[in-house]
Amino acid sequence: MKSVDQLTEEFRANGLKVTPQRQSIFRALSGSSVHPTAEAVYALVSAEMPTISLRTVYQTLNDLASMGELSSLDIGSGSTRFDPNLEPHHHLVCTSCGRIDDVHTVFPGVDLPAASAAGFQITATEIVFRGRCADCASPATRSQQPNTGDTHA
Amino acid sequence: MKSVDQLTEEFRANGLKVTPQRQSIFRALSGSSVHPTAEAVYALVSAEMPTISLRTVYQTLNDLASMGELSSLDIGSGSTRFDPNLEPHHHLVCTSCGRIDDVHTVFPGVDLPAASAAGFQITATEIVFRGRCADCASPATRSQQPNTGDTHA
DNA sequence: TTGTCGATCAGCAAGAACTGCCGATAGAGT
DNA sequence: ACTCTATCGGCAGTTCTTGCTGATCGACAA
Repeated sequence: MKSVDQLTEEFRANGLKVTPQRQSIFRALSGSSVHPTAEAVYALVSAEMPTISLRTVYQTLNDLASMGELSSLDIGSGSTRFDPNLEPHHHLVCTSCGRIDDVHTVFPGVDLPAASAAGFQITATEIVFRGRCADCASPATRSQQPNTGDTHA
Repeated sequence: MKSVDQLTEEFRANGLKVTPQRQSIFRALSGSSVHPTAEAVYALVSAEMPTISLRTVYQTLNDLASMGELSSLDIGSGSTRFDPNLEPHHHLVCTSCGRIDDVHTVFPGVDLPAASAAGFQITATEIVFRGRCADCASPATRSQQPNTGDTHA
């Protein structure tokens, strides 16, 4: 995703103010390529700004998403995850702990023949690989509980 | 999906009773290859059995899913959809009206290189094509509202 | 520097989708 | 015929997300 400075510019250009809360959310997102839930972002930001409300986090996340600086994923885990990675890519989801990895492999063959498209105008192709991640698949007893969004990508 | 008779056998084999409610749900599902929500199944079954409870529909749908006679889809539309089609296939989702079509095309190239799998043991690969269906894309003003589960597949 | 208007806050509630609980009754299968 | 399961109504709880309100804070422009 873009840098904090770029996001600052972009918010101003859209007439949105760049508040400390929003800056903190920007930093939380631009750090690494995770796929946090809103709650996870809230937890991160709360550490340095304890009075921020969950409401504000949702608000800013949605602002970012509608500006196209973020995409939201729904991979069936109940809660929406936010993906700061703007490049086209796919996902690898652990069915056991909920961890999500990015897959940057390009699959050239995945185009729908016109015959199958039935008049659809396709705008996006998402591939989700599901399985068990190394931690969950290993015999050693590790974290088997669904985590809360800090996916190690 | 299997025939109503086969499902009846299978339920009995699992020690589950074949009640009129369940039979009606079987019929509602085995008709065509739609991807109904639980509410949609409820609506269908209610037509011929007005006293059935939504609770029972969820129950039976989950029974079928855990017996592997049905798979549940979460395409980010809020509610779970149930897919009676057991063959491996992919989906075409209209971002405008929520319609879901099946895609039976096989994509041979879609295997994740070991390098990208990061220790994941992949058990399923789902491809979702998103776009606008013919009805929603056409200039003529048609149904633009999200429908309730009666996807024409 | 000052003023304005947007952002944030707390806190509560609603909404959707789904599941749990209960006692009572109907009915499937043996 | 009998037993045990399924279903019923009906309500409440859960989780995730958004709406509302009025007051205050502060970013940004004049």
